[in-house]
This record gives sequence, structure tokens and C-alpha cells, in this order.
Amino acid sequence: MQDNQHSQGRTVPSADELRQAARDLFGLDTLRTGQLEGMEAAARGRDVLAVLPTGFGKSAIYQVPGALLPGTTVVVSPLVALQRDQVEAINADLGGRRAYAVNSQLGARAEQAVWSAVESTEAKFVFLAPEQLAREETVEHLTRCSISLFVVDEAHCISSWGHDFRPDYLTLPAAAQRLGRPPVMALAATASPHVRADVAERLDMQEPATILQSFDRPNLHLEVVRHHEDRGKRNGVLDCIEALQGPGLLYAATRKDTEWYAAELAARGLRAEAYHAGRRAADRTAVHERIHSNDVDVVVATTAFGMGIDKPDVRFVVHASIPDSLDSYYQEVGRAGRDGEPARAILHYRSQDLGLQQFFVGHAPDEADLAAVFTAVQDSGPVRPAALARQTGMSARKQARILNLLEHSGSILAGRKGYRAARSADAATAVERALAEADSRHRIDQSRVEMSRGYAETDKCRRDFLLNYFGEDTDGYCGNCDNCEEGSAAEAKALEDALPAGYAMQAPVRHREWGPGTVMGVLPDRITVLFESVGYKDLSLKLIEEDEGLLEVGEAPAGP
DNA sequence: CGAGATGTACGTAAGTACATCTCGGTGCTTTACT
Repeated sequence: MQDNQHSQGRTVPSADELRQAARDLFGLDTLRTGQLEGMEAAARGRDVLAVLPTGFGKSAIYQVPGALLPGTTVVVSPLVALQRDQVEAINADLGGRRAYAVNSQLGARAEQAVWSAVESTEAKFVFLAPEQLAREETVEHLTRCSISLFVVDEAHCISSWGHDFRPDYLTLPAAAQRLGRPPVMALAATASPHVRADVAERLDMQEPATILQSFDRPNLHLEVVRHHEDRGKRNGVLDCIEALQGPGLLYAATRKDTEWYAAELAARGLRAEAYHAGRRAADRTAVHERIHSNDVDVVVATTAFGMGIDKPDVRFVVHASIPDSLDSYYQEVGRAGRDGEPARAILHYRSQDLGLQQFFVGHAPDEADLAAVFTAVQDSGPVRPAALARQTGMSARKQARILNLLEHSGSILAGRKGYRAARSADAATAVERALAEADSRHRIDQSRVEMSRGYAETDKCRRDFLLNYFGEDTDGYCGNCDNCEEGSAAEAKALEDALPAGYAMQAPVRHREWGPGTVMGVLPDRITVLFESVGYKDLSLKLIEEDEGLLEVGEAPAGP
């Protein structure tokens, strides 16, 4: 592997120097293999994709080389609250003010002061949200510094939010280019193979050094409770929480449900708090403080709760409704039992609940809207999104989603001055290509919802199912989930062992229509394959045997 | 997609049955008001 130009003309820190810096600056006496590997790769100028469990010491992977390298390290962090915590942690370790955050909570004056510190003195770390880096002004300030490392923390957000909710995530590669394209490091605690590939692609990473640790959390007991009626499920959830020993988390799908469950639990004498993005900032902060000081038995929350929560003794994570993907599910249940002591992950499942997640996944964009945005870009490009919105009259989010589809399908290009139409593109083709792109994404998102269903409905070992989803092979029997305890996992495993060879986990396959894919799950009668084009699909073995050439096993042959 | 609220037909009083409508998750930022 060729190291890029950033390692030239200066001394690259050696492993010993990194170890010593970790010890002297951050008080880390020993470094784990993955940590050192990531630090060395970044120090040599290579891109790094690290997916490591919370508590592994992920931050050290950028902090140690960041402190040692001559220039400044940019850290992209999704939440202002996280930026604040990390700035404080670094300043406490290094002494003095070496880390800064730039966000809208600074006043104009404070922001000026931060920039002069960052541009002139020994500031080593600057924390920013992607929206900051999308501002020309911010990038101009940063171009006056020498940026030695470009870190994206909580990088799974690119995959879950970049496509529509927070589209500025997709402008990060352009920002990295403007800053001289330092090595890019993406960090996440949970990411399936699909999400890892998406992150690497959206960040335009060049053959990243990939650092993975096992996702297994053996102390987490996994369990699914099935329900048929909504009323019955609600009572089941309440009884379940009442019987558990806190502190714990209850995830619900809507804000209204968090309020409902919190009120019902309070009526049963528990100290329960509802948490969602609609609550006032002061109330949200108060909930954080109360859970940390053990003044709450259960926090009832939407997906808004969790990032940056590092409470070691959460004893249970119960879901009153199934999440949109196993990536989200595992991220959420991973907040239980970080101290290594036994903890419970219980999913209350009704198949109807998948409907809400399918709604959140969204629908195909309108052809007329695609055409309108494309024509507007063609007529007035290069144009920035804000100016474009004044022409199209669309909401920022809707327009961002359309721009992103048009860009990714090659009809428009993003440049320094905004978007412009690709030279050869015409409106009809642009619409057609964008629709195809949207359709492919939609199918992948739907297939992720379907994998959640698969987890809820499987008779196999639950841990086996989850770890397979994250690309890990297992022996199919954990002994610490409901299916293993009931014996159905053992039966399923016996059947699976009797399978014809060739459809092993992680085997590369090629489908006649859907192209290349990877085997992600194996059952007695069918296999689950993650296809690059259409996402997760279940294929019956009977059909594969009958229709020769439908699914080729082994190295994918070139061309159709 | 599904749940809950609201609306309509029926047929002559008040409630039942069915149709139609509305809403649902994540955060940055900037700007115009109290």
C-alpha cells in the first residue's frame, strides 16, 4: 500500500512513540492491538475505518496520533453535546486549551476568539458538526491551518442520516478535499457490512485500513415477546418493566407512546421519565442528569436518546416497538450491561409495528419534483441549495434528498460554488436515473426492516442471527437467549448442519438478476443474501436447486 | 402501513357500522420575534 503525500516531508510517529504518547498524554498504560493498528495507519497517512465496541477506547485511536502529528485534527461529531464532552475530556488529559468546538452556540465574538486560537496557536483538535463544515466561511478558516487528520466520529450517522435527514453529511468528502485531503478516519461502535460499505463510499475513503472487533456481548440476555393485540402488548410491556430491576431504558416508536408509558409506569410507582426531541432542552438535560445520578428507574425514549450515553450499569433495554433495522436495535440494546454484569434485552414484537418503520423509510420522489430541480440546476447552475430553494419553493429536506439522488446518479455535480448539471445530461434521463437510484435505496431500506422481522420471528439462536447480520460467523448456540433456553435453537442448528455444502456464511454468490451478493444467514430451507443492488433477500433452497444458474456459489464470475 | 380521530348513513332516537382523514423519528443552523 502506497502511503499518500501527507506522510512525506515529515517524520512518521513510530509505534513506540504512539505508545509513549498514549501513556504520557492520555494515561493509557497499554494499547490494544486494534487501537495501535488504527493509530499507525492514520499516522502513516492511510484512511481508517474502525468499528469498535463502546469501552474499547475508540477515541484514543484519533486522539493519540492527533496530538502527535504536527497539524490540527478536525473531528466531525453529530451532536453539539458530544462535542462539548469530548473537548472537555481532551483538555483535561492534555492540560490547557488544546481542543475547541465550533457551533452555533458560540456567540459571534466567542467564535472569532476560537478561530484565532485555532489558526495561530497550539490548538490540536477542532470539533464540528457536518453543517458547520458545509459553510464556506468555516472551510476558509480551516484552510489557514494545516490539517493532519480528518476524523468522522459516530460515522454510522452518514448512512442513516446523510441521505435525507442531515444531507450535509454528504458534503464531507468535498470539505476534506478543500483541506488538502488529509487521511480520513471513520469511527463507529456498531455497523453491519452494508453500513460499513456505505460509510466508506460516502466519505470517498481510499482503501481504508479496516479495524473490526467482535460485536458479541455475551452478558446480554436476548429475548423476544410476541403479541397480537396492541392493548395486550401495552400491558405486557408495563408488566415486564415492573418485574425488572433498573435502571433501564424503554424504547418506544413515537413521542406520544413515550409519554403514555412513562405516565402508566409512574402510576405503578416507578420513577419513569419520557425523553424525546419534542421536550424542552432543559427537561432533556434534567433526564440525563437524573439517570446518571440513579434518580430514575426507567427512561422511556424515542431514538433521540442514547448517543453519548455511557452509563455502565444499565440493567435492561426493553423495546415496546421494533426498530427500523438491526443496526439501530443492536446500537440501542448495546447500552445495557456495559459493566459486563448480566443485563436483559427484551423486544416486544407485533408484526403490525413494522408498518411505522416502513413509513419512516419513505417513498419514491415525485417525477415532477425531480424534473423541476434538475431543470433549475441546469438553468442557473452553479447554484447553492439555499438559492435553489427560493426557485423551487421546496422544503430544504425534500430538495436535499432530490439533489442527493440527482448527484449520486450522475446527472448533477457538486462543486465549490454549488451544483451544476453534468455536461451530457438531459431532464428525462436525469429523472429516470434518479428514480432507479431511489428505487434501489428504497429496496435496501425495506430489506433492512425485513431483517428486523427476521430477528423477531426466528427460531434460531438470537445472538447467532444478530452476529451473522454483522458479518460474524458463530457456532449457532449461545445459551443466553430465549430460543437457546427453549431448545428451538438447538433444533434449528441440527437441521442447518444437515444442509448441503456450498452455502456457507459469508460465501460470495451471484444471482442472475440481482448480481453479486454475500450469504448472511443460513436456514434449513432458505438462505439470506445481502445483494449490492437490492439489499437483503431470502431465497428458498428448493428454488435454487430447481433453477440451475439462478444463484452461482463461489467467486463471482465476470460479467453476466 | 396502521392507529385513532372525525365524519356519514341510517331513519327519526340514539347509537352502530363503516368510510375518510391525519399523523407518525432522528439535529444542525439561522432568523425573526418577545
